[in-house]
Amino acid sequence: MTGNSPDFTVSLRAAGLRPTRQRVALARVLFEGGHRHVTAESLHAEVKATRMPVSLATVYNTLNQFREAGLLREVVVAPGRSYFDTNTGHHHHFFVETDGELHDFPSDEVTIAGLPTPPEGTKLSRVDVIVRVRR
Amino acid sequence: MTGNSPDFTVSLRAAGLRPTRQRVALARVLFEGGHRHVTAESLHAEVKATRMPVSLATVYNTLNQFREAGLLREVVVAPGRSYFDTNTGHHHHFFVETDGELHDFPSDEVTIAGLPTPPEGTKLSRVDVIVRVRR
DNA sequence: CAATAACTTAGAACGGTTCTAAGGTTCTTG
DNA sequence: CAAGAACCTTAGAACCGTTCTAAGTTATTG
Repeated sequence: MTGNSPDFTVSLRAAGLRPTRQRVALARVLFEGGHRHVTAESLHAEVKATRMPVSLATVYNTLNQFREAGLLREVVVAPGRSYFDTNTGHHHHFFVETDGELHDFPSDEVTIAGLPTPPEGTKLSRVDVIVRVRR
Repeated sequence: MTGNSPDFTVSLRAAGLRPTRQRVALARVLFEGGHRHVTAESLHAEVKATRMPVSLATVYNTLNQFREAGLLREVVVAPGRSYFDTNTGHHHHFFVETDGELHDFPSDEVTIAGLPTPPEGTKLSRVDVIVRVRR
């Protein structure tokens, strides 16, 4: 019980999700290394390479459940493509428009001053900064 | 020739686009009042209400051409939906997540300091700030 | 006003995402 | 540890916003 790899069973259960074979396999691919940016398709390809059969529908379901559970954050940079980011902390993004790459940068070096107050009856949810660059 | 409404024929021609009935009708809906945020569907509904027949394909074509010509700016806030903004100047957005509304706010009151330098071999294209709020 | 190039159109196609309904897995309870 | 219940996964269909296709139409040019 003193294994040296993170126990995804525990974190999944903590998120209210049964630790099924598929979800554990996906969690491993997503969270075992450093921070990742994946699309449903790219994650599907990766998990299939581990020889654990997971359908594309399950990849979509799981990404959405992980996002709802706060384990992932969705980043929308271009129409028709959703990225999921395993870094759920405060940070912003570089987006290389010419090749679709997404990179994090920490938000603690960035100061945003003078933001107007939200419209009546709304409360702040998040501030996204996307720095778009081209090659 | 000294009419008091903008001459879209001229601006379309300046953008390298023939001033067809459809494009003029769309330009009128888009640019005749103040700044607008539209989707292809919403613009299609509006222009049809003027009793000028325009197909949805033409709305898409025209929005893309106007964007390429710098007459519009595309704003990506949520997966699977593109907004086009008639305000092409420097400004940022409020996005009311709970009902899909988009509002401009001027960028000159906002200061963003400490942005990291773009990755090697890339040059800055634009910095988007999206302030997400909920009701 | 004819010839040409550009444009519009309906409908099909497309790509990413969600839904459906059937079967399989995990959990709970005794 | 068996059995039922709840939950999950799956293939394939459906869906939705967008783009493509091929044919007909319109603006421009000479």
